[in-house]
Amino acid sequence: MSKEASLKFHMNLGMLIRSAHNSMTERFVENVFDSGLNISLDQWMVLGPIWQLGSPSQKDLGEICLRDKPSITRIIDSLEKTSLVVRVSDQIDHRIKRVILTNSGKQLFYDVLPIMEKTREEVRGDIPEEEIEIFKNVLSKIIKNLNS
Amino acid sequence: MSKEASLKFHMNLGMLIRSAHNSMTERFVENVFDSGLNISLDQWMVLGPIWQLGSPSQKDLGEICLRDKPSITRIIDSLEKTSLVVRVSDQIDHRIKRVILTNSGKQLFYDVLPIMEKTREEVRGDIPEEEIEIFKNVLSKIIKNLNS
DNA sequence: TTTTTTTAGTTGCAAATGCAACTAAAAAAG
DNA sequence: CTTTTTTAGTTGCATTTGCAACTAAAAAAA
Repeated sequence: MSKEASLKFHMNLGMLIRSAHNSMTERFVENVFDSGLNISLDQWMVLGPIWQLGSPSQKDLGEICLRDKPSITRIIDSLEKTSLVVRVSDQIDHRIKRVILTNSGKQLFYDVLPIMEKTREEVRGDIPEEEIEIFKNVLSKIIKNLNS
Repeated sequence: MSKEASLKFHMNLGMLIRSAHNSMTERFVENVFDSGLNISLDQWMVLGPIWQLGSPSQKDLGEICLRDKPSITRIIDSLEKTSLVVRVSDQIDHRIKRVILTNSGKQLFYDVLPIMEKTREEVRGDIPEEEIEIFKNVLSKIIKNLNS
């Protein structure tokens, strides 16, 4: 059975979503590798929000990235081990650890940004902007449907 | 930060897709559990195509389910261990193993079908049919963009 | 105040996944 | 034919994940 045929056959949402996600991850990793940089997709997905927010708590990151607590802990662990971020205890609430980019973290962020953009373009191809909008919208609705 | 706010904030496709996939999986598992049945989403995603195709090879299943070979091997292992399927060597090409549902496999398929339907309805909620169509279409296009 | 509950984050363990190396059989090349 | 290449499926290993249990601190209740 050809790849074309298989795509048409009995395609349920779950399979499609899983496969799209896998392909996107794979492509990002390839593009990063080709650029001689060293960061995983998980790390990148957390690095961006840290850059945007300045010094988010790990809880903030979990909510923004839609990941559970242990995942965030481990991703921050890996970012800290490679000196891309540091953890700083919140002055007021000592339960909270704020995550801050180091200079090399910022540098890597800037280096990876164009790779992310390239990947995004490859993912989108010539899919019309309005279809992408509907697509993102449906994803958000699905997430909302299942969390209420 | 509230869940609402987080959804609006810098939501890239990767995060959304991952989260939607996780939520769907979780809901399916809950619904199956509530029904007192015992099957994982991975197993179900393979069981369906086996039912439809009769006696597919593992390669067929991999292409239809968009999973790699080791995944299929292991899922079939688990289905065989619980006596839901059997592996039969192809009479002509001895490399090929055909996968066949047992009676209890068929029974489980029929039992899970309404649960899958319920899950599908919960996932879709009141998202209009044409948006779902565009959604599936965009997913297929993304997969195609990245595999060519 | 003291006690209880909630919240933020971490850790350990079992299960899932991805990758590369492997076996066995069929097809293609010489 | 014999050798080489390709194909179907399996296995081992390192990494990731998901879950539940845990610590420590803050907030709420008593």
